[in-house]
Amino acid sequence: MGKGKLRAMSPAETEILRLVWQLGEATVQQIHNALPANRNVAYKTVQTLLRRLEEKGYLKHIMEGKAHVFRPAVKREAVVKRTVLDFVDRLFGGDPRPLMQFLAEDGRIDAKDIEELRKLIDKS
Amino acid sequence: MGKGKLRAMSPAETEILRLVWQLGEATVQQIHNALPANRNVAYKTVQTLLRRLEEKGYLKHIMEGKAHVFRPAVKREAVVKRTVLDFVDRLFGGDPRPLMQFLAEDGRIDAKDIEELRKLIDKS
DNA sequence: TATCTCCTCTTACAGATGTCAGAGGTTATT
DNA sequence: AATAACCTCTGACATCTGTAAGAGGAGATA
Repeated sequence: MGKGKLRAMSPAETEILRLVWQLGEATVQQIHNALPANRNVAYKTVQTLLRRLEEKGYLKHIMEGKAHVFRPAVKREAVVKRTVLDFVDRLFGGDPRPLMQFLAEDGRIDAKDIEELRKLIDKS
Repeated sequence: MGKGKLRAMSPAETEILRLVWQLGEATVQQIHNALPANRNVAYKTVQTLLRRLEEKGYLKHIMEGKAHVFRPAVKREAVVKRTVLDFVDRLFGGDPRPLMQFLAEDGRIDAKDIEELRKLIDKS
């Protein structure tokens, strides 16, 4: 079924794709506005990144009025999975525990988050 | 104190750096051998990646016999921190919970791991 | 000593990335 | 109608990346 070997996204592209997921669908403008304030990048740049994401197969677009509206073309779950596993492989040799550990030690996740996780796991 | 704005490592470089951390110190040969079997890459390529990591400031080397022995030049903790946070920012907008959730749902971490995490957090 | 065997040092090179700019169309304003 | 405001479509371009090859030195071996 076309397991769809998409070319990997670059870091800059990843951020843009995340915003499309978050907004559901979006124009160049909307993505440009949605970028974190510290991220200073031109409209044209966003346009290029969206185009490349489409070339790579992550997005598709329709014309709406005079602007393109971009939407995801592949399931977020699948992309996240591939991306996270690749990341964990490279930085931790495939073992996710040092990652979790870092997040916990650095105060990125707290007891409540852990509780949620436990529930999630118990469910299976 | 030179907070050391190192240029980011590329994915391929990241994997190599991880192996240096893992081995403590290593020659090109050792890294080459330590690479996962599925990762098929020439000795020369490993050499290039190690050199680039050194140029970027992540490694230093000494001559031992006729070969270079590479060692980390910056603290692993610091590099991991920067790398993980950047990753979480780009893919999840800074919220690490979807990441943990993915790892749990995908069976990458189990109840025991969660327990460890809880202990880790309780300690603080 | 001639030749392998390892290594380093230098160089290559196509394709990916990050960042845009210019040309030119369409709609809203003067 | 002329102008401004938005957009897309193409093209640029310096770097960075992934992946190595070639030249040449030093120690081991035939």
